[in-house]
Amino acid sequence: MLDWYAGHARSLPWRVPPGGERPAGHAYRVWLSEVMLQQTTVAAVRPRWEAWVARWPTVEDLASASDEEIMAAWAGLGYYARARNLVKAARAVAERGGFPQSEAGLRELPGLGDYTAAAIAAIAFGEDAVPVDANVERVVARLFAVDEPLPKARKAIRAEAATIWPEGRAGDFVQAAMDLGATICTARDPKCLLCPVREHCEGYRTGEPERFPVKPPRKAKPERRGAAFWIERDGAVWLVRRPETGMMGGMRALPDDGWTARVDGSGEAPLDGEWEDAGAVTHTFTHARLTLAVKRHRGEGKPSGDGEWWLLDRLDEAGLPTLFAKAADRAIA
DNA sequence: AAAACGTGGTA
DNA sequence: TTACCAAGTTT
Repeated sequence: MLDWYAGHARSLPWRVPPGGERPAGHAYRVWLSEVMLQQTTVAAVRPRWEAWVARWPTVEDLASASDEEIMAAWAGLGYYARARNLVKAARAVAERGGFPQSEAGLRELPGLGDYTAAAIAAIAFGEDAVPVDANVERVVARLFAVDEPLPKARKAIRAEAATIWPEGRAGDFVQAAMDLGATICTARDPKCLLCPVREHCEGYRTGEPERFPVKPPRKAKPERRGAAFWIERDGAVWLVRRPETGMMGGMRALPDDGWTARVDGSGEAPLDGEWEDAGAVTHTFTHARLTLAVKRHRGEGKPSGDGEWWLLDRLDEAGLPTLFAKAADRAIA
């Protein structure tokens, strides 16, 4: 694996080449990449990571930024709890004068679970940690032909992973396993003929490596309906901030009718008067599918409650989550 | 322990 | 179009 990695490592902006020296501030860059990459593809992360480190080159810079700026900068990346935790973690790190250097210390920071703490410990600090992400999980499940279905199999997979982890090379090894998982040992249509560890792979021997890891069937997504309200006056639109908890918590948004993933909206508008029908947008979340009607108001009156008039010329800077960016496009069209 | 939590890409 | 998948964490 390590030999293969030396010749096949992907070139990624947050990564030090195999065997390379770690520069000062590396932990910040690795941490940011790991958090952005949680349930998110490399293709989506790469440009956002570049822009982020250009704007906030160090963890201290990030700790000094406002919540509002940071949440807006995360817009479109999804799983917004990551951004809320990122702010808290950055401030905790700046306060204590640097990142904790151990897996256990890192695990205490908000937003760092078992995987991410282990990954940073291994990649940024050279600790002998065993980070098990979806790639490692898949590679190991195939190597050992683990028949037990997820998530029950996690314990066994973690234990098998530990048996093949090389001492002193955990950082390179986990990155090798992730590159192997991303390019060769892929979820669908694995390229076993190119695999450097094929001879050791029990899954390959079964003839059906793609069967591993065994996954349970998914549940159906509920269909939800709701409405969002576009209130426009003199080249500005009324935006609100969503509550800290729940979907898209802490993000700027259009006012809505109270829909959630569990319940349809009331249809009730935040303002009396004439509402135009601006059509609808559909959006699929992890756990629900939403059809959002967009209603437009260009009359008189100010909506009740907190909010702000946002200039339409600068709407792209508002940091709207994708759902509301779609709704805005619909309202403007 | 199961469910909540976004989004974009691919087949 | 539907279904699945992607460097998971929190409650």
